[in-house]
This record gives sequence, structure tokens and C-alpha cells, in this order.
Amino acid sequence: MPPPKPATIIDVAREAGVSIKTVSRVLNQEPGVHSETREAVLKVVADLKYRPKQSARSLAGGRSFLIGLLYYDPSAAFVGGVQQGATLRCREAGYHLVVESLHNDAPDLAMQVDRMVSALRPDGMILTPPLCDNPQVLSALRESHTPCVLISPAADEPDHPSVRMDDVHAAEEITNLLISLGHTRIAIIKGAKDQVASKRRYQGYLAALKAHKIALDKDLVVQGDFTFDAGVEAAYQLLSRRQRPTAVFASNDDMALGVLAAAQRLGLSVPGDLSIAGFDDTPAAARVWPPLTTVRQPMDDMARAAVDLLIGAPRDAGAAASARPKHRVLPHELVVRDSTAVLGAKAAPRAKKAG
Amino acid sequence: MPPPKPATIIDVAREAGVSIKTVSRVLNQEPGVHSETREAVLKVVADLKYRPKQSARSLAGGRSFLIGLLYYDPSAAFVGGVQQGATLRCREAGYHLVVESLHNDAPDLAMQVDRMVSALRPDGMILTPPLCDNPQVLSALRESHTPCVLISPAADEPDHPSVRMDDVHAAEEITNLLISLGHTRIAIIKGAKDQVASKRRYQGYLAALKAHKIALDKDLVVQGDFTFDAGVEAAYQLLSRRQRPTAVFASNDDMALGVLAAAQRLGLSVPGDLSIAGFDDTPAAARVWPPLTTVRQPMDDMARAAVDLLIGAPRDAGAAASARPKHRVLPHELVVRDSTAVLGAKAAPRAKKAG
DNA sequence: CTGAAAGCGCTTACAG
DNA sequence: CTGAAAGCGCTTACAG
Repeated sequence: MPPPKPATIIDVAREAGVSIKTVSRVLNQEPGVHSETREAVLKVVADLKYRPKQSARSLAGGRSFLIGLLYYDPSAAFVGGVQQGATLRCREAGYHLVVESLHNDAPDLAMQVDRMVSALRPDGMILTPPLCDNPQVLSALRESHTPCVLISPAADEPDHPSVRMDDVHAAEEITNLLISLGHTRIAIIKGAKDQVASKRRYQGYLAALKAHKIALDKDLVVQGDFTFDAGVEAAYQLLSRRQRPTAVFASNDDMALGVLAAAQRLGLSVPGDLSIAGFDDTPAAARVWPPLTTVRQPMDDMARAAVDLLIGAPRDAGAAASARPKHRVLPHELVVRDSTAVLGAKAAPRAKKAG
Repeated sequence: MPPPKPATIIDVAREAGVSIKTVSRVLNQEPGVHSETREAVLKVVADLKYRPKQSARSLAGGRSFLIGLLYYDPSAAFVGGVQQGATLRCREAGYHLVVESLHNDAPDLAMQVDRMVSALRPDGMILTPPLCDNPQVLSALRESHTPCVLISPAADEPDHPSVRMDDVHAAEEITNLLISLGHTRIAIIKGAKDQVASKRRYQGYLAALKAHKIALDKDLVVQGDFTFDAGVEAAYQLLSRRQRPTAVFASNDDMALGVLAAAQRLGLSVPGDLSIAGFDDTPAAARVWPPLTTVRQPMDDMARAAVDLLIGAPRDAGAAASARPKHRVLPHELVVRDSTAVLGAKAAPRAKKAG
């Protein structure tokens, strides 16, 4: 048996005794339809289980109801959070999320992006780091006149709206927390050199030290690259010094987990001998012992805000419409767990927030 | 300035001096086009940067070139792996992946699924656990006659093709590994009661014990639910017994991480005092100390296989075409790391595979 | 090997 | 408040 053909707008119009234009009006919630007519149409729609076909709407109307999400590292918890927020917000708004995994250094990156947008003509694109800072990607998108929102880009571009959190402030807060616990020998493991988040978090660290008049000890600053292995290696370096740090602020959770692993390997007690703080609140951060003190990025909310910016800014509103793109900064959250404690204490840490 | 309109098939046809049908033939790689004509068309396509519009192809041709991925727990590493494989394979095949995050127990689940498929008319859907076992989801999909592939479903349904790994065998292998390391008091923490993977892994555990004539000790069997907290709790139960187990097989990594955390909290050395094995090879498994011995599911490959099944089986090939759906079982991989070691040894474990 | 016509199922102007 | 017409940009089925 061949499957029954789904009802079309013509079927609905015939059954309801109106024109297809009126059906269209009802479905798109356009004003100017008599309420009785509306009711009648809606009833037929329900009876016939009519659902407008997206490809037809798209072809005729010029909107695809598709939002694209471009990402690089699929294992990154960051991307998972962003995707979750984006897909939920899309559903609420009647859009759908198309995802594409791209290598940041693929030679044909521009072509891959171009292919996607030319075929799908998404109404907007969401870019996550490091793709949101990739000139190839950005220029391919510009050429196709696809609106896009950058999530946590290196710099706020004048061309595109962006959504981010305040890395500097968050890093400062977490460093303040360590200071308030009595630590003064606080090491930092910096993130990847080419990512601006690394710089910003380092800035926050410096600011906190300065505010508390703690002199910067260059021996306590180690270059990392956001990987677990970098965290392990940095920890060995730091913990082999004569004057060990009593606390380590790793610029992300993966590195913090590396520090934790190295400390345990060396037989140090965490947080008794060493307090450790991370950044990101990845799923793994709560699945180790002791659970990590860290910063929760509002990934969900950033993604939702990105979708909203895209839906609100139709393609080619251009220079005329909104004079300049919006740059939103969303609030983060300090997550104090058991990997940080009062200096010298063997007990559990106090969840005191730094001033 | 209004953005320049993208070229259409008509522009290409005019420029190349052929009919649009011929352009269509070239682009769709249909046979029966003179090679010179083909070259000429291709040149114009390149010059004009022509890209067929997906919504038009979809409306006229009845194929959307969209594959849907339905998932429940976005933090699950499993979903990340599946998505990665699916999106890459889709790109290779000229398809795109649309993702949708669904609550397995949402009251309007059927409607949400119906909305997606009715609007997008994807050429196929990929379902991950537990959604692939959800009657609401399956019936909504059946009603819309959308082909779908189930990834690791509870049971192989006659209606749908599926892709899975061999949970029983993998669990047996990992138990064998522990036995080969000299362990006989091997505990198991079972997975969630309603998931069949739990049952299968337990079966594999039982089979390995039986093969080695090790009597089952009910005290070493603890019910879990796949969460970190369940692992912690189960570990406390197991490790407080007079006769402690010397090894624990947790039915997934999250629970294994819980066991590891609990052991460390109790001051036990892993693997010196306790060997721990997990299942899944989540990102966190390699980010703890000691790194977890576990089983890597071929998530990538399963997803690729799923996409292939979908592309190969056009909508409504129906009963006529392929008599019955295919059920594929893909090979897994034992990942032996440092959380397992020879009974009583304080040294690193040998990476010996069980017979 | 190539093409003219019809049609996919909607929305956009434009009328009334 | 409602509708008849044109058109979005392709593919299908049919001719030659």
C-alpha cells in the first residue's frame, strides 16, 4: 500500500470553503481574518492533520526556518551546551537546527561553509569558537549574506552580533575566592595562546592579585593549551618547585583535571595540600573526587540569545535596519565545590565568595 | 545595497545555451549528456557560482536531503559521538543533519516528533537510546512514513533497521580481562533497570564468570542506574562489606567514575587495592587518575552506518523493496588503561587481553 | 542525446 | 475581511 498523501493547503481550503490565501493567513497568524473563518479553518487543519511543508514555504517565502550551528570540537562540553540551548529555542520559535562539524584548519573550509549555506539558505548561523574567529568562515558567510551570531569570539566584530560571558571578571572572581581562602601562592595555567579567552582569564587573575597587593610570581605562571595533558605537565612543573603553590587556577576544566590527576599521582591531597579551580563546569568536573570548583558558562542562555538575535534580524536588513550589531554579555556562575579549601586546612572548604 | 541575487538554473541554462533540463541532468549526474555539453554547463556553473537551492529541489523532487537526529541526553558522550559520525557522513553524501533534543517522558512527545517530520519531511531519522525504544516516538514516525534507523535499541524491531554493538560480548571480554588479572571477587554495578544494555552487560558478566567456573556471589551484584551518584553509593555498599571485592565492573563510565571517587575518598588505592572497569569510553574516562579501563563503543561508525541505511532506503520503498530491515552489529574496542591491575600488585597493570 | 511542459505547495504582491 | 493570479526554482514524466 502506498502511503496516503499528506493534506496540502488546497485540501484545507476546499474543505473549509475558503481560498488558500485565507488558510495561509490563519496559519501565519496574519491579522485580518474573521474569527469565525479562522475557527473553521483551524478545525479543518486539525481534522486533516495538515502541516505546511517547509520546502514550499521556503521556496515561496524566502525564509528557510533553518538555523545553522557550526562547531569544531564535538567533544567539547561547551558545544553540547550551546547546541542544547539552540535546539530548544529553535523549537519554540518554529525553527530547526542544522549542525555542521568543521575542522578549523581544513583547506577547503570556505567551500564547506559555502556549500551548506548555498544549499540550505539558513536564516542564520551560530558560530562557536574557534570557528567564529576564522577569517575563511566569516568571509564565506559574508559573501552569501547570511546573518550570523558569534558566540564568545576573540573580538567583537563590527559586522556581526555576538554573545559572550565576562571571562575577565569570572577569572578575577575565582582568583579572589582562592585569595579569600588564605592562598597567596596561586599558580595559573594559561589556555591556548591563540584563543582570546586565555588572555582574558589571565587578565582576571592578574587583576585579583593586584587588588590584593599580591606580587606576581612568574614561576607560578605556566603556559597551557586547554588540554588534559597540558594540565598534567604544568602540574608536574609547578609541584616540583621548591616553593610549591598552594592553589592552582587552571584556565579550563580539562587542564584542572590534569592537575588533579598529577597531584593524586604525586600523593598530594586535594584540597588539603593543593586547592584546584577550573573553568567551564564540564560534566567531568562533577564526576571526579574531589569535585571541581569552577565557573559555569551560561552556554544555554548564550545559545538562546543567539537564536533570538538571528530570528529578530532578517536577512539583508542590512545597513538600513539596525545601525550596528548587538554585543551581549551574559552572567556566569561561580560553582564552588570541594577541590578548593582554606589554606592549610584538611577540612572541607568554606563556600565563601571573595569580596 | 541589496545583495545580488544568487544565480538560478535558468541563468545557467541561458548562459550555457541549453535547456534547464540539461543543466539538471549534469548536476544530478544523470547519464545521457554529451561530454562537451557537460563541460560547458559545468563551466557556467563555476563562473556563476551556481548552487541548486535545496528547498526547490525538495519541493519538486520529493527528497529533502535532510536527516534528522533525535536524542535525549545532550551531555551523554554517546550522543556526541553519534552526531559526529552522522554529520560527517551526511556531508559526504550531500545531506544535512537536523538535530532535535527531546525529553523521553514529555507528554507531547509524539506531537513534537510529528511537527518536525511534517514540516521538514526529512529523508530519514536516526534515533538514539532511549528514544529509539519509545513507543510514542516510533508510532509518530510510523504514521508519517519516515524511514528510521535505531541505534542500539532495546530489541531489534522487525519494522526498523538498527545498528548496535555487541554489549554481551564486550562485557564478557572486560570481565575476562579482570579474571585474567587474577581477580575472582569481581563486583558488578548494573545499569538502569529499564535499559536493555544493562541486562546485556550483566549477561556478559555472568557468562565470563561461568566460563571460568567462578561462582556468582549475589553480594557483589549491585543495582545502579548509570549515574555518577549511583556509582558512589554502590561503591560504599560494596567496599563496606567484610569481604571486599578486588575489582568492580561498572556498567558504564559515569558509574565507574563514581566508584573511583568513592575509593579515593575511602583512602583506597586504585588499582592497587581495587581495579575498576567502565563502559563507554567517555571523555572523562581519560581525564581522571588513574585513567579508566573501559569499552569504546563505535559510535562514529554506528552513526555512519545508520546514515547509509537511510540514504540507501528511500521513503516508501515499502514492503516491495527490501523484504526486511537490516540489523547491523559493529565491532567495539577494549580500552585497557591504568584503573585495572594484577590482583595484589601495586604496579601498573599489564595490557593483556583476556582469552 | 536533448527539450518543452507541467507541477511540487506554498507566499508574495495586488485587487476588490 | 477575502481571493485570483503569478511565481519561487527546481524535478518529474513525456516527447522527440
